[in-house]
Amino acid sequence: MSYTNSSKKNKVALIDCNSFYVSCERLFNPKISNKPVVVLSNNDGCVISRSIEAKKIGIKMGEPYFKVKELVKKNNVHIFSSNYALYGDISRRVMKTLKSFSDKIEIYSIDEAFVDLSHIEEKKVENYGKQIRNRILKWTGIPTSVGIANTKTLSKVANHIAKKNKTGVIYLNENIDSYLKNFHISDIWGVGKQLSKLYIKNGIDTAYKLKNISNTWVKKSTNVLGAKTVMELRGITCINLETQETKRKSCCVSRSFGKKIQSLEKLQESITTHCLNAAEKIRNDKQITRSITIYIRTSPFDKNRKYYSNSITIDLPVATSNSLELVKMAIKGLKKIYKYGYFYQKAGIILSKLTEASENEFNLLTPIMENKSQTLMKAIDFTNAKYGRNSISIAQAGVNNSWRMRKEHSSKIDTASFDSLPKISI
DNA sequence: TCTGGGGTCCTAGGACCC
DNA sequence: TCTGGGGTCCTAGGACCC
Repeated sequence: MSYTNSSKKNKVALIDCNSFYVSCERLFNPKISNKPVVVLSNNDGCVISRSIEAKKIGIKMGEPYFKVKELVKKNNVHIFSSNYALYGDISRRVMKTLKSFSDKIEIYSIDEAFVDLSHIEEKKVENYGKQIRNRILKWTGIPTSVGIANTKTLSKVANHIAKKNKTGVIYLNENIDSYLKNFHISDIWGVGKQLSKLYIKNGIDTAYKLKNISNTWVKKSTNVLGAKTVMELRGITCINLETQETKRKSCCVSRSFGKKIQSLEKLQESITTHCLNAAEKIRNDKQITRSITIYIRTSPFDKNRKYYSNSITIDLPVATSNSLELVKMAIKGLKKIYKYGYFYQKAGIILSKLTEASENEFNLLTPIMENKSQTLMKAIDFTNAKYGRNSISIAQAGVNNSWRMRKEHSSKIDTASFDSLPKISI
């Protein structure tokens, strides 16, 4: 255990993009800048991003789209299907801008990052936060909120408060308790549905009360993560800044179907497609997998039909990233769990036990054939990168699939394509 | 008619070993 | 005839995150 012998206080900022997906759509569509806007999840299923105006109307996060359709119509809410290629691209620009401030940065999600500000003088911290916010807005057009505090958990709290603040920036340094007294237990980072229930049952309904709970009680009633959260609320760092970018340990691809399907053939097509995409992803990261899981399920919401859900995990004899091999195993697994007579709603695959490709490159057990197929994979990846995903596929993936997801409100913006850039007439 | 998708970490409990 | 106990490793499932 290391002990930092420094009088300097830890300071960590959490920069969070406001209504990120909505903000991305607004970049290319200034007309909707003050209008209620909503972005839907894949398959146009749920609401996953809302503008302030949409929140005010009463559209809730995560709500199924069909339930708010009336509200949407009545209030002229602008609807978008999600466009992850666009959001990923804008995200990279935001993170790049952040890196112009510091290398000590942890990219936490597509729209959030922690930045270490321990080196900034106490009285200059808040102003520094404002500079960050202004530069991101100026360079990318994306509005953010900046919360700064002693620990990551407290900076999450600060960010929450900053979202409602005029300046969008807050340094949580003084009167912390007065803020924590008004901070609901379920809004704390790391406290989800189950923990909230447990805490509230025991009379702990604010961050302040949780902060002052006894160590023994937390350890007994929850787990190490629960205990860490409590310590962090007290200003004691337990969750470190992860500045090293690490490779993923598992990779899943799954989709709900636009239309429920019954046949094994259709399931095979979707599983094959997911497999090809997952394999391409791990090849991109120079990784190989030793285990593949296949799962299928019917809709858990359909009360009129019997529910069926099953999965199977297959360990591979030799780690690989070869699409053809993975597809072969996946289909084999699918056939074992498929049952006739159900209306399937979703299928997916998970590649796990991922390792570096180089570790296995000279494995003597690998047949010479592997080299040949590696060349093939490279050719496929190159073509798909150039002409778009699934330009080259295999016959088993099917064409014109009726099960493909709905995407009826796409803005069709592609930041890599000139055609989708806004047009100016003079 | 229509309810997302992709991750990580922790833990309990089983298998196995000596 | 007697049938322990402690340690490690692995995995499935759950909780959490955005």
